Amino acid sequence: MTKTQITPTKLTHVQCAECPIRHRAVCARCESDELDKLEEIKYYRSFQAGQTVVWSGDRMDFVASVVSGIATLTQTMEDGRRQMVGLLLPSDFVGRPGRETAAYDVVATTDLVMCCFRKKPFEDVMATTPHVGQRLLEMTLDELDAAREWMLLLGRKTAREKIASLIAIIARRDASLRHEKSEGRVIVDLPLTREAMSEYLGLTLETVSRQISALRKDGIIEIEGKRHIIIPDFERLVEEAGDDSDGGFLV
Amino acid sequence: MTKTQITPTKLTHVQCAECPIRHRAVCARCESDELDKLEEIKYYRSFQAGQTVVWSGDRMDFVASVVSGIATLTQTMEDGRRQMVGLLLPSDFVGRPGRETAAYDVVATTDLVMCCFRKKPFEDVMATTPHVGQRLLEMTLDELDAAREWMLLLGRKTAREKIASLIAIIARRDASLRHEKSEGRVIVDLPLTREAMSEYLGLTLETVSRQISALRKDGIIEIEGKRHIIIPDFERLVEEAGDDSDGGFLV
DNA sequence: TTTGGGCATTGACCTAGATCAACTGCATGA
DNA sequence: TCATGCAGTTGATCTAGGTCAATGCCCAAA
Repeated sequence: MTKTQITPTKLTHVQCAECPIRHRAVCARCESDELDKLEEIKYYRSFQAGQTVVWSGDRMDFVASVVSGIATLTQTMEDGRRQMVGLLLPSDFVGRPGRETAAYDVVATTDLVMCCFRKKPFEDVMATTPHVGQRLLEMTLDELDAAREWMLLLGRKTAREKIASLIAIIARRDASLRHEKSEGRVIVDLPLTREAMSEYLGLTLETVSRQISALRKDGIIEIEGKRHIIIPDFERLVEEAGDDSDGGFLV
Repeated sequence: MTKTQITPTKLTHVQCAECPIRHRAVCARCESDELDKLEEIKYYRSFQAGQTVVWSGDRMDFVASVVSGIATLTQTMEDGRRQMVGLLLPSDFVGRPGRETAAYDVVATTDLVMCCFRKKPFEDVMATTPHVGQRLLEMTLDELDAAREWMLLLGRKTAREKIASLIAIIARRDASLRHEKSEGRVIVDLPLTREAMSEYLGLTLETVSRQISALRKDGIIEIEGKRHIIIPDFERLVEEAGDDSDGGFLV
């Protein structure tokens, strides 16, 4: 199991964190002159934890890729109810070619660095180099699958299943968060506060806290400090999550 | 009433129901030889109400467009809990270029006719005609937006708001369902059973039934028979839905 | 070394929606 | 004509998770 971390794919993934079309082992397909075009139009932006990158409805004239830190996509109702609809870890892409405005808030939940591309020139690159668009389509389809898995979670899972799912997903999602993995033992640092978790899961923060305590009492997880979680048996956690599929690529 | 249906956009929409890249007023961009390529590889399939078009996890070697009838995309857990994650009305597209297997069940909820394209040749067309891919990317981004709006509904809205949202969305979605519209008065035939609605909304069918009754008692809607709904004041319904945005394009 | 503020936990209680169950109204078909 | 059966409604009751409130913990600023 540990093996996966040092496969070429993972390496590629990590190496390419700054460029959206180099994501997830797509490098091999890129030719240097195409990359050059992207190099020319890219720039970096930093945000502090808590800062809002873009507000829902605002003009968003760039697409971007997370270099470091965590960002979230959040929907808000007038009365303040909030639902997180996306979680962006390093190397994840955000942006909507062909769209004027953002459809939801993009918030930095930790200090954040993004690699941005002004939208117009990026769209030009897309138009002239088909596989950039294809790659983007693939990524969007991935996100759509993830969103739909998440709909199952929001609509049908119990609070306990939701928490177990979230921990499992975060453990699976990003190599940098998975500190150890052997014999099913996994260690994760949650990158989210209890409140952020509750916004993600459609729960209150009290329920999140209670269910985490319950999973701890039942020996499914161990906790050190607030955020550092040891999963003694990953399979057992996955059972608690009630997952049908292996949840390969949630969010 | 019928007026909206004969605007150029609408006509395009309707005329193009059988071809995925002609959807939603995109025809203007298509050149005839590209369409010819698609003509060659297309074929039709019919399904009876209740039939499953594809099972989650099964091989899905085509992409398709709904010609008539209603299909739904549904996630299922081992213990039978079900969550609908997509609703396909005529002219909607389903399929995942670049994917081997279906990520969820596709079910015909009414008698259904689909216009299918074998996946491999369709992908070839995509590879050679960039704007087909671009169009598909746009559509996928629309779906993603819709899925994320839906996540807000599932995670944060009350039962009453969910029902009001669903009715509003169906009323907005498809011209063929909107029989009359003047002074905010709208008539809709729900294309779903109470059970299907409950699967969509993350509720039980009893709660759906109760909330529909409640909306009727409060004069938000009127009902004839089981499915025929009159909305005397569409704005009031939208208020009940708690929608922040104008909900332009929800699933 | 206090003080204050942000996170998290835990308890007591309450309510929206689930569950279980009875019943209606219609259509289908023997 | 009467069964059968499906879709929908409504009632009575139960409970998972929400709400409100108190408390603990840690760190950073005074």
